[in-house]
Amino acid sequence: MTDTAPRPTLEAVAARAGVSRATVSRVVNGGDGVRDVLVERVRKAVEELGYVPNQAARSLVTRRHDAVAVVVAEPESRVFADPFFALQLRGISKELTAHDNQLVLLLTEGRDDHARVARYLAGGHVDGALVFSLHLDDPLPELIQRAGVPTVFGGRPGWSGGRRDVVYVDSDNRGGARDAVRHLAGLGRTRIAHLTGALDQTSAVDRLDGYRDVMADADPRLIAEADFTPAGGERAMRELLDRCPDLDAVFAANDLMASGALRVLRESGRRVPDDVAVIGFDDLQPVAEQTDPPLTTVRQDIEEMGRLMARLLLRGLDPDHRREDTPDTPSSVVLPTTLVRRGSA
Amino acid sequence: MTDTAPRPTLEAVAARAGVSRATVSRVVNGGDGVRDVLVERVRKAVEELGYVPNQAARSLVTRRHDAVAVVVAEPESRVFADPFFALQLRGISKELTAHDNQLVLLLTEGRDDHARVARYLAGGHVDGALVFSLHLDDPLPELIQRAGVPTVFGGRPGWSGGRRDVVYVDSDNRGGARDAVRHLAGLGRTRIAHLTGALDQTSAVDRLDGYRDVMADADPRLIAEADFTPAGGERAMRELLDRCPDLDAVFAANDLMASGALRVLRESGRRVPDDVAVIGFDDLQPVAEQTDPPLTTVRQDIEEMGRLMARLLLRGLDPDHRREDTPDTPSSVVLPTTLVRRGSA
DNA sequence: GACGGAGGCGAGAGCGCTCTCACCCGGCGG
DNA sequence: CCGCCGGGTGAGAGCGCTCTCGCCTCCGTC
Repeated sequence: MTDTAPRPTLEAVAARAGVSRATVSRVVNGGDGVRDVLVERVRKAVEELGYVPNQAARSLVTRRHDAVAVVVAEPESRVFADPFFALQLRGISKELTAHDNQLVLLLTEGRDDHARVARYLAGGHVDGALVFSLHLDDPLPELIQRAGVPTVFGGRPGWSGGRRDVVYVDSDNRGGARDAVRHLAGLGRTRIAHLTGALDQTSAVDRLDGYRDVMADADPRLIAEADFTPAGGERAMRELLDRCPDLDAVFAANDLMASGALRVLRESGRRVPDDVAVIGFDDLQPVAEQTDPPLTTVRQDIEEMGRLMARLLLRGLDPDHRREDTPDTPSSVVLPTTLVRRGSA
Repeated sequence: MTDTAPRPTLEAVAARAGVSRATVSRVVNGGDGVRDVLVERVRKAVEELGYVPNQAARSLVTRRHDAVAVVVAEPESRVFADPFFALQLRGISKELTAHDNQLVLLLTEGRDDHARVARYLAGGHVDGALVFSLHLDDPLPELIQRAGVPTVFGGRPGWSGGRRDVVYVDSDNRGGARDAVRHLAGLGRTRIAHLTGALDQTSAVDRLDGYRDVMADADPRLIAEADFTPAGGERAMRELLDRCPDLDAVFAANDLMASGALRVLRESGRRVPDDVAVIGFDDLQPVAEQTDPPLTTVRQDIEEMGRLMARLLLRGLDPDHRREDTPDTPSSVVLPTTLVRRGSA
């Protein structure tokens, strides 16, 4: 745990290169309008001294931080447990890094933390925020929106209905669900059940809506409410079998629940896909490929979602970027899903 | 994506409270040596104006950032896939938040990124770093160490052998492995096999060493090298069954591989734990509790490891903290593990 | 009642950078 | 030949904060 050595300043570089601070600054920030001879001399001095700009001093005058906050609400919930979030984070990180931005991670634990996060964001420590709003009743998104920080949401926030200024990136949950159910119907299945996710999350609601789009007149008992967890999937699957022993297909709102459902179906002596066809959602490799049989599922490009969130935010932040593309304010994006056929349906 | 409003400065607060900047600063930073009347007046002004200190300006003079970098090398690898890292991150986040520090997440993709990370850390943007060094041959830890940034490692770095100044937090991998194998031996098992993790990681090596401590004279064919993934566990388990069909126990270096091994054992017609007892490592709830039968495993408190890493780092950073506790420089910590008995052994 | 000390407060410098503006110089038109 | 324009450069102000230092007040002491 060594102490940091005194770092060279702009002044030092200027002295060494025999120019003024202003010129060094120009070179460091792109070098426009400086003669090539000087640019070279400054570059050399920077190199020799190992000069690294002091970000604090720079931020103080530019009011930019080249940093973006990623806010994840309630990591006790499923977010953190499944790889979904990790993948998204990775996409975000890649995009931010490509644009020399830092990623400040804010995890909240319970309601008390909301104020802290809101204060931090309002404090102008970062240029923007990427927010994962999980629950419909979560007050955090509203707080953040009010803090006046440019924000892009991951997944459609529950209350975004009326507001035009809310930017989010989401998968086409409804369309993906429709595809899945239609695929099952196409296989000749008629008693198609649905294991919902936690219905306080828009993704779960949207997938349920997609199911209903196709199964408008289905027996309501074919729908069992669960919570996106394997255990919840098992429990709900058991309920379904109790209520409707004659079901011949299951569409689970995510892969984890589908894996639980597979276990229960096997226990009950049913064969998959012969007796009951099963489809999941997400296409989490480690889960979907490991089940027995391998899971047919609705794939969403999670990493791309993250990348896109970051891209939208940065574009909104940087006036230069804005000029090229047409829309002044970026608008939300809904990414398509694709059905991945494996063994279970 | 609203633009940020102009924020009140210290000056403004001072004017409103009828005091000097210096006094406001004192109050904002604890309020020692200021009369209660004034403290109250300043607090009120801060409140009314919604004043939030400008961190950039503050850092510029204090040279502190109240920010810590968390460096994760190669997220393409298993790190990100399993909940292990997420839990650790959560522990870190909690501890940092409790001490008003921010978490800057740096993910590296491939070797080219190492230079970027090293530069960032050397640039003095953060007060310290928490580094997850996964692979024995990873040059990153060395680079970081050389950058002169106070650092705590997650898991024992491979090259730390000789160096005294390397601080890390790790589980007692070797001891935990010994406990597991002893437990199997205590059940009367004699042909105890081991599925290793990726042996370019110290945790895998240490667990293998623990196995060997107990099984010093075991048939070397009882050891199969794998990679911490479920698929790798399956493959290695099949090899083991080929080589030693008479094995009666398996110690897998983590739960994911153990779950793969369970599948293979079941396929082969063996009963667990009757024919073959199985023990994993980690105690990842979603995995260990969902297997059939539930997995006996070696538990490590992952979140606590994260919390501890952060605590060690902050303690090393803050001279005030150092005074209380005895050691001037914090030293590494190895956390104990506990055997969790479930159905598989 | 004069004096020393301590505690409370304000003035001002300065952290390292960016950015405006004025200056300098060479080349061009009048 | 003088003035003008424009690109290249440097001087200097100032971003919002902390922190040292000196002043001023009020107490206790001889």
